[in-house]
Amino acid sequence: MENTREQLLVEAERTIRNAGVQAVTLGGVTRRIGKTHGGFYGHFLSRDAMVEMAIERMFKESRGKRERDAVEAASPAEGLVAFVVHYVSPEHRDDRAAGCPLALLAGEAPRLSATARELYAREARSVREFISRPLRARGMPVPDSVASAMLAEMVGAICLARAEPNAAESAAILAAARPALRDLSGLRFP
Amino acid sequence: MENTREQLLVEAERTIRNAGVQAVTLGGVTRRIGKTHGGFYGHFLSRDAMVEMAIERMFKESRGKRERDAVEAASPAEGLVAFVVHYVSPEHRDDRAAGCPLALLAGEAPRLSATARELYAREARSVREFISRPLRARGMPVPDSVASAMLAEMVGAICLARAEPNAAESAAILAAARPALRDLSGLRFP
DNA sequence: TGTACATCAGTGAACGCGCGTTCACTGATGTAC
DNA sequence: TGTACATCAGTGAACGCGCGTTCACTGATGTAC
Repeated sequence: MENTREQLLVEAERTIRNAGVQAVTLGGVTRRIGKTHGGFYGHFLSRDAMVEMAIERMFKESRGKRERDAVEAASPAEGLVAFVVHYVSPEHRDDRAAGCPLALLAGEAPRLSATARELYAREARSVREFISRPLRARGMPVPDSVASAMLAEMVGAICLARAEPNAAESAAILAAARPALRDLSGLRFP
Repeated sequence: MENTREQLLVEAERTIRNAGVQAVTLGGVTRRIGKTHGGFYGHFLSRDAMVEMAIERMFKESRGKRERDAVEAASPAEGLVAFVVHYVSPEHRDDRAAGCPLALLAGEAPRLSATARELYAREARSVREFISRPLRARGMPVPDSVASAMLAEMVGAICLARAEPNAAESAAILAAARPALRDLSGLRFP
């Protein structure tokens, strides 16, 4: 069944998001979808191949969501503001299941396979373009540079907020990122 | 010998810095200092205890280096500028052996032990204070918030630069962080 | 409609390996006399 | 100065476990006649 393969990928992705790449084990993933580990190699060449495809899936979903939200936005600038404001929100911090893979994999990326690193880099480029486009349209002088700095601020803030055990301090990290992103982008923030 | 214990901690720290916490194995660490794994428990209660102490060591070193550099600086503001400029430099990106633990552990922090997370949080607080002090002295309105945003920018930039396989793009990420940090801090950058 | 057979996703036992941990032992060192 | 003994850091074999991977087998399903 093609369905089993899909279930394995979904479960592998969930494991990566919640516990990191090294937490993906054949026994764990197959057990959690209600199967035994023996049949695994009917679906993938190896554990690493599944991990790579699960990472590819993560990025594809993230990009799809970003594009869908962009279509719904009243304007590119408003779409960007909504994206940025949600990115540094407590909801995004707590939502590992649908959160941005760039932040979730930030620490592990240097140790991923070359293919996975390429996927990571491509996604990062895609997000930077998504940010810079409205900035360029508004006549900002160096939109690429600003977009890069904004992405760094967003990824850094969400990573640090996730690391912080104290709830109030964690919220403060996210709250501090907002005015910084407003100033960097020159956009009106709600 | 107390020296062996120290060697184990140094080697464990190096492993964490270069390959992450899960890469610390008793066999590997003891072999690399030229010993066998059997004697390990004469020095530590468990692998996890050693990992925790190695992480504590990382933070202690980082703090010590920061304070030593601060003493040498001509003024607090100049010390801060030097710190920030070095943080987002290619040298710091490539120097995992002495690099900032906040960036190195950013991805793993949420999965560390409660004690290690506390150490992480304390170090983050210490760095934020180190940044905010000169800003407050110069009369900046919300120095804590700005310091938090600057740390997020620095950690995010270095993590993304390390993840990026393309050298030119990686350098561009760091280069873009500098003017953003200049604008956020209101300081003169070289 | 009923029987015989092919297909193939999934099962479960087995493999070699490295892990963290334990423990009886070794052998160099320093002290006591 | 030389011998007997205590100390104790380090050794190496062993343990149970979970890992990724392999493979002979099962059993439900669909097709052929």
